[in-house]
Amino acid sequence: MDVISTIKKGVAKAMEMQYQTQIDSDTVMVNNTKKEFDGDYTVVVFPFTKAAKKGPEQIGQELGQFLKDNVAEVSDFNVIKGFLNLELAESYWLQFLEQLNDLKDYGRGTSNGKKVMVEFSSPNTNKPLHLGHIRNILLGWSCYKILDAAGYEVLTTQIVNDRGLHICKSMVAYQSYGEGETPESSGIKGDHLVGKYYIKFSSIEKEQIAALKAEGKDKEEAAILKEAREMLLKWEANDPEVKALWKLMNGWVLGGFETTYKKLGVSFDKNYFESETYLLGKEFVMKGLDKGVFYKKEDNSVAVDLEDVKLDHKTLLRGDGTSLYVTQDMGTANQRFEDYGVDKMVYVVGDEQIYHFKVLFEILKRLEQPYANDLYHLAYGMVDLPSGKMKSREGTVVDADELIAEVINEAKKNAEEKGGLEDFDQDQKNEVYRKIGLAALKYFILKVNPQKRMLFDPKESVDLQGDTGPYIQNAFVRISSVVKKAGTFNASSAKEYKTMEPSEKELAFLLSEYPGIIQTAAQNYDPSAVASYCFELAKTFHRFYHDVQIMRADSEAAKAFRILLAGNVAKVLGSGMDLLGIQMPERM
RNA sequence: GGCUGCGUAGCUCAACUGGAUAGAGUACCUGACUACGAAUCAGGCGGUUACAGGUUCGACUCCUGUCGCGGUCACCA
Repeated sequence: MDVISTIKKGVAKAMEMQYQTQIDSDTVMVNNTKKEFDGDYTVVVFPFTKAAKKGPEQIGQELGQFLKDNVAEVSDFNVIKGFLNLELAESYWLQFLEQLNDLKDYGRGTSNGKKVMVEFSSPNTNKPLHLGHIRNILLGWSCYKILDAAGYEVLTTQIVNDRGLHICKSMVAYQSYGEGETPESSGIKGDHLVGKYYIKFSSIEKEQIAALKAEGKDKEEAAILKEAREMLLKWEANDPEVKALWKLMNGWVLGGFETTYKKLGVSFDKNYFESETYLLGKEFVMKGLDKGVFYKKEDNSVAVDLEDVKLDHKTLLRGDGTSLYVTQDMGTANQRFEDYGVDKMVYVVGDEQIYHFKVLFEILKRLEQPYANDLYHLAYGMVDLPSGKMKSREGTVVDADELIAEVINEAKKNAEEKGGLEDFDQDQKNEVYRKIGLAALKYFILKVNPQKRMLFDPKESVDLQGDTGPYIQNAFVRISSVVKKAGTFNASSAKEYKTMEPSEKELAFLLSEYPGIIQTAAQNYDPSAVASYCFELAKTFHRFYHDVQIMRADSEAAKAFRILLAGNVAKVLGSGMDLLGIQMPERM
């Protein structure tokens, strides 16, 4: 049992013994004591004033005394304005740190036997990935890592949007202007090559629309757009020529995506392709009709009435029997359940689709699907640039591959200026630059609460100082360096260390919080909680490092204790950053 | 317009889900390397938490209203 629950139970017991009042120990408020006060944990006593019929100050004193006398871990207390600050015994912290030395997977929750699928990225196969995808991908990956650490069995997936009019657009342009160009012949990465023709399509369409407007005609009349529409019809009719071109170009794009995913260090356990799943879900419509959950309109289309939950009416099947976005999502959700038997699904999708997912989840609930009560839409805010909103049509998108190359290059520039890696060969150096650059980028994005819209300043994203990924890496590297230099030492003498410095106790306290951080991050699907924790731990370590001597400590006991403590900090930093998909270098 | 989300230091973000004097980073100013890594540390400057009410021992957090900025309201995905 952790200390916090011990304290809560202690308080409940004290209330019973001293005031004859029954309270649920879960309702007791226990916070971390603020820095400016003495103590480790703080019990808020205001809520007890009514039951105890005494003032907060007096209750605090009486509760504190009881806890001090009856709870072994509590060594002292003080009461300030109705806040009972508890100090834990030195021996408690020393013991905690000692058992930490042998724990390998510290922080990981025990398996809860539940299987969850996390969907993220889910790109269109007509253009390369951009900054928006990067936020999505990093969030999805980190969520997977966090849920995994919290005790779930996790599967990652993406649904590749590889069919539809927008896909035909780049195909049409390529057919007319491609001249047989391939990624190999042009040296252009597959997704970028296809993207090039998507842009080509847009510019031609624009010209044609301008011409049509001059003649006073509708923009839907643009010849190239008509071509794309025809191609879509052929695609759906399984025209062999169109299918072959589609296969070829899709292959290029997917190959390009794979390269980018690899650079980011993410992978998927399962890919779903919309070209294969877009017909799924129709059976659901029949099921819903049978159950009376859906209704049929006069024109033969099928809809659902969600007005009672303020979601309006939603059409699920067109009059001609073809399906829609929601219908497809119903089908794929069920497919996942049939493929893997998942208990829970998380969708990492932008917040502009909040309404869509509310509708989807509501429908699945009404159809009484077994997984329907454990669906979560991790809605994240858009990424803004200092210049404003990203718009692919206006060419203000930040390309994923370019961005990755840029952050790594920036890390390289800084590292070369700083020096210190002269004994590394070029490959080793590049590996370090890669880790630093990616840490800067990933941390910059993940430290922001997902729900919030965020501003991406390219300049700040490559910063290496302050609240950044490299700052945390630096703490880790410092520890590696010290531990290495320390060589062999008598680890068992650490047990003789009795009086901790304030910064040592702070570190112990932070380390003890790690398992709880993982659990709340998992509950809230919030990597930023892990990010700020890592920063706090790194910062406290840097201060500790500055304040106390490790290798030249006063005693052998102090030296051993500090080396072990530093090692545990490194262990947790490495583990925490791994939850963000960030790797630690040994040197930097 | 209906529904919905957001508004915290010059800038980028926190605040343990209602708890103490609202904290970090950055920018700007100052100090600390011939001893374990200065990508570091210490100090200073910076706030009527958009505004106005309300709920209570206590509100950035909950309720009401106002202003400002997004998103969304398809038989598109």
